[in-house]
Amino acid sequence: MASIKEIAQLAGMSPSTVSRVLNNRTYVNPAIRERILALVQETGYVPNHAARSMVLNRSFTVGVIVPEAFSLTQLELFSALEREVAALGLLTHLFFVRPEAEGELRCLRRLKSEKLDGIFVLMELTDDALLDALQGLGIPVLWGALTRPGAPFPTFSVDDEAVGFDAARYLGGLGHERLGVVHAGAAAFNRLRVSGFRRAREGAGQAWDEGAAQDAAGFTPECGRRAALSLFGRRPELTAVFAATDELAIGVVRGLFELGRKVPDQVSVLGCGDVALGRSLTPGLTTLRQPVADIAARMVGTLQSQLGGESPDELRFVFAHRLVERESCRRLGS
Amino acid sequence: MASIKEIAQLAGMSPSTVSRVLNNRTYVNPAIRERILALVQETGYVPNHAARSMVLNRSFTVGVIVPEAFSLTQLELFSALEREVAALGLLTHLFFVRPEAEGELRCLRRLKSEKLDGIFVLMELTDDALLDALQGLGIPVLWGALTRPGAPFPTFSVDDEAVGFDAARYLGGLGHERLGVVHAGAAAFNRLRVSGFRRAREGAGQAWDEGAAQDAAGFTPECGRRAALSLFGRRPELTAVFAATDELAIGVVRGLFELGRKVPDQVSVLGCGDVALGRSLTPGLTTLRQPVADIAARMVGTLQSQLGGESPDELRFVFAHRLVERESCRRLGS
DNA sequence: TTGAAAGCGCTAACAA
DNA sequence: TTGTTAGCGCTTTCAA
Repeated sequence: MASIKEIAQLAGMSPSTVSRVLNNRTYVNPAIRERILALVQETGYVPNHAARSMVLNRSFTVGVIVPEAFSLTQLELFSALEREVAALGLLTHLFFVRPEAEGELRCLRRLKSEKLDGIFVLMELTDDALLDALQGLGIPVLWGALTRPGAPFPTFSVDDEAVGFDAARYLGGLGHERLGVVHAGAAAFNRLRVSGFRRAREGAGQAWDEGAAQDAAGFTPECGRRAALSLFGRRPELTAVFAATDELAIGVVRGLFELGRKVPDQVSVLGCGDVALGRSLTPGLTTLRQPVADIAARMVGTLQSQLGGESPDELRFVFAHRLVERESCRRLGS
Repeated sequence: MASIKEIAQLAGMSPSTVSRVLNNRTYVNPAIRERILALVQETGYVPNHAARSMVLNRSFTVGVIVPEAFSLTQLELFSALEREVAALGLLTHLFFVRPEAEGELRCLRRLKSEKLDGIFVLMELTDDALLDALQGLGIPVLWGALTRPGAPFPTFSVDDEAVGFDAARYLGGLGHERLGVVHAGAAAFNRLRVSGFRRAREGAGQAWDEGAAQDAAGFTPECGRRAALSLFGRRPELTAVFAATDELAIGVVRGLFELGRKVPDQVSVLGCGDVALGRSLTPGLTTLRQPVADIAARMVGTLQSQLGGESPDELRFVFAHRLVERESCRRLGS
């Protein structure tokens, strides 16, 4: 692989001049600039990233922290982020957090070894040491979608409590009174969705039935399927279910199918997130939409201004959710 | 961020010694080794990746080339690869190829700027210049799943022609005679699946009907949905469809639903790939399984031996596919 | 068993 | 407008 020195030699100039050309610095003779550019083209020379990174003390890449078990929502968010970040001329680097005990710390080590320009966190982090360390890095850290309240970084998400609230209201408005919830355990966004759901129920004069809430202990459709089996084994009278994520909802529909319950004829299922896949399912998934593209655009915009030296004026970016009606929910009795 | 110098200073030793400790070199006083290790622990020091990368002339990371529009199969393959690669102590770096004209070349530039240890290609590359350049890099390049015949690198995939053949045989064995195929256009793996399918049909004495093959012009479920609409608009008499990928199959099921045709009661749909999601759908997707985990394990194993200086004894790693029967296909008339 | 010194490829002062 | 020089953080001879 050619180095800047060789290009310089070929051009009969010094490496500095080549560097100036490559970085669009002023004070270069136009003719020489052309010559060097041609040489670069010809040889296929590409500057060594590590070397630039070292001298500039930055890597022109932003880290993205995700759990090893990637959800569709996280994938969509990542895709959108990647595209936006690329448009800024930056690279993206995925850091997977494995579920093992030291997973988060391990991730931190890798994080620290790069001179990242910024970090997007797309999951809930539980280790406070990591949080502190992230803060200590002195680079922008932005938290997307699955937010933990009280996070010491700007967060970008829908109002999860309101989402849950609206879910219950929507199902109630359809005439359903016996509602279940399938959620994925302890994650904050998840708990908020459930508590909003509960608030709406209680506000509507319905006593909260703890047995109508099922912890799926995970985010995969398979978890949702098992959750539906347990839930309906315990509460066969339910006519509608809110699943805290679309993937869970997919599994719930499946579980119901295995139980011989038709969706939406006998049971309505409401998802959350609005992953692209939802519209291609049968029945199409009715869901509360999380505007992933908007979230990504805002995150990258904020990163950019932070990179430009500004500190963000907001710490909580809350995006509007909205109902997307497809076919998995139906008015009771219709 | 602490540097190796500061650790050395704290330990009262030279940077060389610290480096030796960090890299498990011999000839270090055990007591001093302990002291340095403690210091590293304490300060949270992590070596600068760029600096190591520069001096060692390698980045300890393997590049993974994927299309910007990531399919579920590609995602599953990537996940498996990432896990295996991490176990080797290497990092993984995604390179997205955008569909734009210069997408592949742009990707190449980024590739060359890193000193990658190896490259996994998870998509079909069309630009010969890229292929040549990849070869010229002098590092292992391994091609996974979506293979182009004649690729100058080791490839890892199922026998796509045989997959298509078995698809037709399976559907024929179920009593279906009026078969359709939905495929995703020009990609080689895709064409092979179709031609195997065709061969089986013709072998069974059925004339090939070009109108029963529908190009979905893409890999998303939405493409599959539209393809189903066109296909059944033209050939309403079809009783079974083979979709060249599971995602296409999902869309086909959806399209059929929109047309009022029940799957599998009226039309059978056979997918290909066996993505995890398939089992959670309603109906569960019957599909030809591609052993993604095995493929990933083999790819990483081969990379490892190439890194160890061996050159691979095989160039075509062909994995066994197998039928996974779920609920989307049914015997005709039953 | 340890340290000094050189150098990886690049950029940025500074001098010319 | 260009070249010289120093140095980013690390590893690795080579010498002690």
